[in-house]
Amino acid sequence: MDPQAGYPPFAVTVDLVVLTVRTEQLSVLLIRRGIPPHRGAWALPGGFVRTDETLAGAAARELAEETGLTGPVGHLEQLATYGDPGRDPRGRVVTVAHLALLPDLPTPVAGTDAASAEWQPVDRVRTDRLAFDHARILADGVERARAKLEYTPLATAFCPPEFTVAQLRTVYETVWGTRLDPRNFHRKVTGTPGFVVPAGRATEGDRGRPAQLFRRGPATLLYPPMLRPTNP
Amino acid sequence: MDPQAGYPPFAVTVDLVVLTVRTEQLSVLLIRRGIPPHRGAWALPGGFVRTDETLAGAAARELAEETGLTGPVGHLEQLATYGDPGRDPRGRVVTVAHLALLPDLPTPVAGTDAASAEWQPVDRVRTDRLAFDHARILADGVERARAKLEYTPLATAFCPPEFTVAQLRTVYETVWGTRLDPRNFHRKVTGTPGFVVPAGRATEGDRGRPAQLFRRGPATLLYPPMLRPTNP
DNA sequence: CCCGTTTTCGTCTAGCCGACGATAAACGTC
DNA sequence: GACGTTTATCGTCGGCTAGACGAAAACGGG
Repeated sequence: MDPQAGYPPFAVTVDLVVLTVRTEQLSVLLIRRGIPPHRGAWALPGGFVRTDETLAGAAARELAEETGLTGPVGHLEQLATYGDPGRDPRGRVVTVAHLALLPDLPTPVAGTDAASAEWQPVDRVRTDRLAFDHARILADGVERARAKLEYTPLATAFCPPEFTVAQLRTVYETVWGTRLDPRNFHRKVTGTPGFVVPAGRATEGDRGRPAQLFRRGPATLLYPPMLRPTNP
Repeated sequence: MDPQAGYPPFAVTVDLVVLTVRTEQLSVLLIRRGIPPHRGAWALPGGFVRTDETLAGAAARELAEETGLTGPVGHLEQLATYGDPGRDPRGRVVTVAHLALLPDLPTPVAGTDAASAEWQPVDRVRTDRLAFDHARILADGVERARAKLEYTPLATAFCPPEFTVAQLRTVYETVWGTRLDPRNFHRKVTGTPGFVVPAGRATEGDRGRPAQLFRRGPATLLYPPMLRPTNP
């Protein structure tokens, strides 16, 4: 793809909106940039796509580099692509943003880059100080996650392999910022076919009645959907 | 963005899935390629993104070139990005696919390119003969359109500025491939706040009782959504 | 053993959805 | 102009679901 052929050359990157639920807050993984441009500013993790790599492969590689995750844990999907001229002072850079949903990992975020990385609650991020157009990408990712909880079983991606209904409810409450009735939530979750399947075991040692453990079910779409409460 | 800097060079294109409802069928705009690669094969309209052009701008420009449309008619949104190595024999090409929904235009498709263009019903497209990975892009676009009719007022994008409830129902029936009860549909559409607003006038000259004309309402999301009937 | 906590199961009611009857308002034909 | 046809619009009815909430079950701690 020679520029002389009349096709303007672009650089292509992947950026990641990595979300998790920890300490009762929806949080995003941010890194502090160690090199220009925007040196010292917070930014979404990401990097350039290599020559013989798929976009999803590049996103998975970046995710593994930033979190140390190897296996197929959590969820990763393409979010949207951003390519306004001038969004990167280095030249014409198009970024394919991806959205990752992960359980609360005990693994500390060990960035292989020299830059430091940390979880920040999404409603406390200084969006006006994020590098590039990452504030918009973050907003789009959070909105996508909120919407997808309604009609897909993706809330389970925020949970460990085995989880209780209460843990799942906490995910919904945290991501949506609302309170849900435990009894109605329990009925909906266990009544939606394919959402969760019983693991057979139960919790022990916690306060209150032990809770049944579940695993993610085979469903890919929820019928009926989990609707967030309307405002009035 | 010099390749010597370590950033592999890409070409970036936009491809369009242009859908309309005509002759009771959901149809897509396809062009016959006049130049290699895939010369003579059917393909989605598209082209290279220029150096100082946004992605949405490039998509709008291509749409205007292929359909002759100038003003803000119909709907245009980003669909997804496809960039597998090897998807284009010319080199590493990443394409940002867009989805366009248009009313049935009396305007004949006057391609400014030398290639011929025509509307083809989506369920009669020979997907195995589509150029590049356009079969998958087309499938993704159709599925996105079908899903978005449920919870957004985007069905109005398939209609002229003023339309009847029956025309809107035909859109749903055509895109989903189902039959809907005219009475229940009428109740849902007129009962969903912001979906449609009366235009004050009515049709005349058609068979049967004249129908009230409506315009697209201000709503951007439908509460409650229009659910497609479940299979049983 | 009593109590607080949490899970899980039922109950009740308002509202929505699908099925369908009934009425309104045009047209074409005779 | 009466009449059948066609289409739009309004109502009604029964089942289902969601939200509000009571109650029982199953733990740990004093």
